[in-house]
Amino acid sequence: MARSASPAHPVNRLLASLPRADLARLTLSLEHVDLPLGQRLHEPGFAQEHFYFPGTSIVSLVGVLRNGDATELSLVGCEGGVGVALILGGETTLTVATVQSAGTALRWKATALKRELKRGGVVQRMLLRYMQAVWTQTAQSALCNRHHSLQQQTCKWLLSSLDRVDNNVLRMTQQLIADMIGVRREGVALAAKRLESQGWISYRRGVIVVLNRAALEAHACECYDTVNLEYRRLLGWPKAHRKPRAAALSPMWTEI
Amino acid sequence: MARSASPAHPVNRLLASLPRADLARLTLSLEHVDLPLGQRLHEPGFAQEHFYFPGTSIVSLVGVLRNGDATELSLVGCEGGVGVALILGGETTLTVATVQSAGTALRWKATALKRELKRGGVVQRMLLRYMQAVWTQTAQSALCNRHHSLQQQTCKWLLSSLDRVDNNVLRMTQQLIADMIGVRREGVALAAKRLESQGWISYRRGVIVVLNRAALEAHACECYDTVNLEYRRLLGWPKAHRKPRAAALSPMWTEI
DNA sequence: CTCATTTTGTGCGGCGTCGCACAGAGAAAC
DNA sequence: GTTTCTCTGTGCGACGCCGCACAAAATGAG
Repeated sequence: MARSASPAHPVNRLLASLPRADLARLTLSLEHVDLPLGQRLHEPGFAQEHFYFPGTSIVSLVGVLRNGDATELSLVGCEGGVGVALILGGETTLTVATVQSAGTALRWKATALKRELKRGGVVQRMLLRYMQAVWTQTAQSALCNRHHSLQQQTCKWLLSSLDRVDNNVLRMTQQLIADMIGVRREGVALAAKRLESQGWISYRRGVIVVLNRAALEAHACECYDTVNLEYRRLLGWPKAHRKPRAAALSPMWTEI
Repeated sequence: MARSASPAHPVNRLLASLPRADLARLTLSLEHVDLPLGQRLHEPGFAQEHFYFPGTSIVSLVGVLRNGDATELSLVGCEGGVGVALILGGETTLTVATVQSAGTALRWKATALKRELKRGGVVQRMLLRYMQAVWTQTAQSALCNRHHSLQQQTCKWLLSSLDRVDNNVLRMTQQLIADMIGVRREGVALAAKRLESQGWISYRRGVIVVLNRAALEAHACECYDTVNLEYRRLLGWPKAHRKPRAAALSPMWTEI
């Protein structure tokens, strides 16, 4: 688990995609933070103070109804950022951003972000295109919630989460997964049991090990693939969208 | 049905919210078009050439799965615009925009829009905040698809459509509604029957007349209200978000 | 007026998820 | 080791929506 020599170095792919000069300018106003599990980065009704670029952390963007029922709108790891309202200018949103897997992130003050947006250069372009990716993901959630089975959605969700960690182990309870997808825990338990009995995963009290990724992909709904393709198109990533493989992307990206 | 004297006059509320000077500049590159029922304003895979500001027309933004199953992401009338990809820079989206109720619109060339966005003034601000409104609506669709009954959704949908026409008559078949919401026609038929037997609406081969709006509101899911509130917050509308009242816009609203 | 077409009404079996209840199986605390 | 708590497995009735099939009604075309 050795960390990169320079802690402020962009493990985040949005940042990594920037030209050297722009990145250098941004870095001055970026602050390294550790995000503990369960922390809420923003909530409805409060102006968002920071934009976050996750490094090793994973953040879940969730929509919540008045009775507390919820559903996940977007899952954000090192490929994205958190703070939609700052990009679009609405100050706040109706969503809750919760840290779902503890880890690092780079934090950007709202004032600095706004200044940068006004420059109107490559950073603005990047943020806006990323915004479209988030919108696409949200739209796909709407489709998925309407048309796909819990079994398919569970596979999709495991894969999406897996893409954002550095090995094939996920640490999360069935209750957490159920809350994210917006279904009963028992439903997730059943789906997980089926996957385990097939040998695709092993499940043991909050620790999921994915044993057969290809099988999960075959049983996930198309949403997983669709969203990944659109991320690649919008953000110009290489083909290996799956997972940060060691040598593939650069030293910043290798070790977590 | 008297139309405003000048046909290019902004019945569209996004345009109407602009300062006089900015509106004047925009108007030079706006083109009046009539949108026939069923026309597709854009589709996945093709760069969006125009941004549309609906006047009397209503446009439905729909997400589509590979097998053709769909769900509505946003309903756009004179309070909004069509062409998300142009605002965010993605050239195209995975959605289909279909004219659901024929009427007028003002069309804006992509090149002119991009030029205007670069200016970075009040028009840019307006478009970005509107984008947040669309995102919010999409997110609420995801929640709604997960948690609310078809009965509630039907009420919500009728109300949303009603807000975008100038009387309390909707011209649309149950099949069309079902396709938009993403369910079976029979389901909509049942929901509509229930509403009719209560006396809230009258339904007759493609013509729905809303008789008791308050009752529909009471039986719609919270999504209707939530989205309206957020539109008002983001776009700074006055309290009467429901519908352009008589004196405000014209005499069209008074009689059924 | 008649015929063809579109739109709506209705019944039936099936499936997936819900809501609830409770038992068993780790893991942590003492 | 025993207790306590958290997490997972399972069963059961209910409900809502699906998919299909077909009849009835309204509309438009000839």
